[in-house]
Amino acid sequence: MSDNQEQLAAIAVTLPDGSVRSFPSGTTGIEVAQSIGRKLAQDALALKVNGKTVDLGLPLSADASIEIVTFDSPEGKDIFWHSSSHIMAQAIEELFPGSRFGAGPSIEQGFYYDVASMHRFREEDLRLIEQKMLEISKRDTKIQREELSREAAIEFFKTTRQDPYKVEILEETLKSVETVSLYHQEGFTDLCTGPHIPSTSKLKAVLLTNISSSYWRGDSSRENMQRIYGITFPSEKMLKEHVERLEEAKRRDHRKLGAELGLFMLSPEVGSGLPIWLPKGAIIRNELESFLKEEQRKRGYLPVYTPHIGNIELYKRSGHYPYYSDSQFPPLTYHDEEGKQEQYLLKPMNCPHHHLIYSSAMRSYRDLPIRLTEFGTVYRHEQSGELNGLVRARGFTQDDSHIYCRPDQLVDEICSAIGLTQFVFGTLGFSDVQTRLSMHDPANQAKYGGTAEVWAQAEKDVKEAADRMGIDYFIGIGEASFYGPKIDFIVRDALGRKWQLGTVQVDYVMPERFDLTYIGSDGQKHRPVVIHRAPFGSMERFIGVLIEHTAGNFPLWLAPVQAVVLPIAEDVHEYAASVRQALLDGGIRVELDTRSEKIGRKIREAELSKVPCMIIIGQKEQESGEVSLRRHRIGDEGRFSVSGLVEKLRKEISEKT
RNA sequence: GCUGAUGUAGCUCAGUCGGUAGAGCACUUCCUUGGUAAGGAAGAGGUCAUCGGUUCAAGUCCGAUCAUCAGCUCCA
Repeated sequence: MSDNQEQLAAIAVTLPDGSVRSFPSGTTGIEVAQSIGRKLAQDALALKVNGKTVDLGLPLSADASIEIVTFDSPEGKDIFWHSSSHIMAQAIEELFPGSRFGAGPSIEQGFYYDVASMHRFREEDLRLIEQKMLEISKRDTKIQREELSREAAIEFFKTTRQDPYKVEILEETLKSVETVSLYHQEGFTDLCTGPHIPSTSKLKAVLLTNISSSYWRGDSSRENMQRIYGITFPSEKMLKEHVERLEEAKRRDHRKLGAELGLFMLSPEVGSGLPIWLPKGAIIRNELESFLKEEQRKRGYLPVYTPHIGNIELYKRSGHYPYYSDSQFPPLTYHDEEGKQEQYLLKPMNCPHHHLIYSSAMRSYRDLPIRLTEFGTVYRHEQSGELNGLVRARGFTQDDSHIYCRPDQLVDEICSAIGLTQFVFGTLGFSDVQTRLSMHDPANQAKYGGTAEVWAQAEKDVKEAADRMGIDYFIGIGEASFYGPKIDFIVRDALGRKWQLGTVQVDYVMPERFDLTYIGSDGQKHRPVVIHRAPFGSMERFIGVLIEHTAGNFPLWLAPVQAVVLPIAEDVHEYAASVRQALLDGGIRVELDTRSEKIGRKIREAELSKVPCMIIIGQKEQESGEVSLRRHRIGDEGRFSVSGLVEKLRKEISEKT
């Protein structure tokens, strides 16, 4: 086809608003954007043609529905940050010649690039690299795509670029691909499917955040690389907003708030990863435990208690010991007078104890389901670098239950466990919850117990229950536990990191290992199925995430101090004390502030300590026998009679709003 | 566990070239008795994470350990 013919042919381009425009064939994305508006052309980063993102410079040769991709969309951010990682690599190459590049993707909040370099990167280097990136942006370098055969690309990276990492990707990951694409920007070239932003000049603001190490291809037996993280924006203002968001997240950090509000502490004298609940934190935990106990009582759960340690044989039998011996505290070894040795494990999970309770009596099919429940404290020796306040600890308490049921009851029981978890999350205001069906990885059979048939059945049951409950889930291959698939409820913390809280797990393996049985209607022995479930997951982790979620502004029913009585002057102290007593009698956690400070000061301090209700008392209140209520973060709510206030607060507490 | 960073008063942080430790807030006492986010004054508060080394002299330089932070890896 000659150029001339191309010019003559017209194509119909459908825009997102449904309008159709005609363009000569060969029109590029940027030209379409320019025809719509100057601002859009300026913001345009890439083009989406029939749902597929492509470079802005790609000529359109057929009718298509298109969309101009800008930074506002998730695809736009992805492309922008991916391109930024290339620009960072170019900057690093210019500053530190000889550096080689591994993987450099965009991530949820920015990008990183894994670098192999003789130079050991330091904090100061990041500032230099940032400057260089902005300099490259000012050069307004065009980013150009080139397609070529895999062989030619291998040759290019072997000779011109001398980059063994890209060669390895081409020879292994891409071995069945014939044509690959390269992106050139001045002297720097990267292997990449793209698309990319048209020019380095789109990048206006850059912040390189940290340096860490990674393994080439995520394999701990391969070489270490230096991973540099960063984030970039098409304007300075957006970077500023991003930094402000980070600072806000820092203020919400449960480790910071936990110390400020006196909720919990960690001490090297006790041991790292072993949180200690302070009185105020213990109130929150206690309220949550009481709440769940009550819900479970309504749902037919039977509370039990089991010891904190167990004979190691128990865990060998369950299979936990061989599967997870590296993440357990070493066994306690005990020798009796005759030299006989016994070993005990700090319990890493509660299930084996519960299974023994099940099998301590003969069970009839009429008895099932049996739902044993316990707030069971477990100890796991997590790697030191993993520890993180309450959300990743070495000693923590699971709201653990094991439901023993007949196969015909299983899906119903999974559904009701999901229902309970949803109720708990709903009550605590977690709306942004992701649900993952955690399935096994068939390629890694050694990681799991049980037969293929059992796994197929269990995964089918889990999926059926999730579908019946109308859950919007995604599948996580390889995320199952060794004994069965799970439904995991995942919530983000203030910094956007994801944590698994609630979980519902199906288990056909333990009933075999512990030879659990019930007598069926046919008079024969049958195998029950076990469901492991924990709506909170771990009290520590849940409360850690809850602190960040609420920024320490707990709902009234959970607040460690629900109200503080603030007398304005000494002449009303006596009345204030009687108000405090009335609130105490009403079951409200209340304090009285009789310091000789001005009311403004008392209010400020109550606000900062996030007490939900301030009860302000002066002459006027004393004369009328009333109180003034001021709400945390809201302000004055007017006067109430003492009994009316108690009533109001009690109602709010019982409704858990 | 790995890579990097950090560790000074209860908290947030200064501390220059190595020369006997500083601020604000909080705390204690006194004055002040007030109306919805900081009244005033004075005082007390430190084995500079721990251990070792270099030096006439170490918060400061070097090493180890512990803890914390970010990420990696792992995660019942």
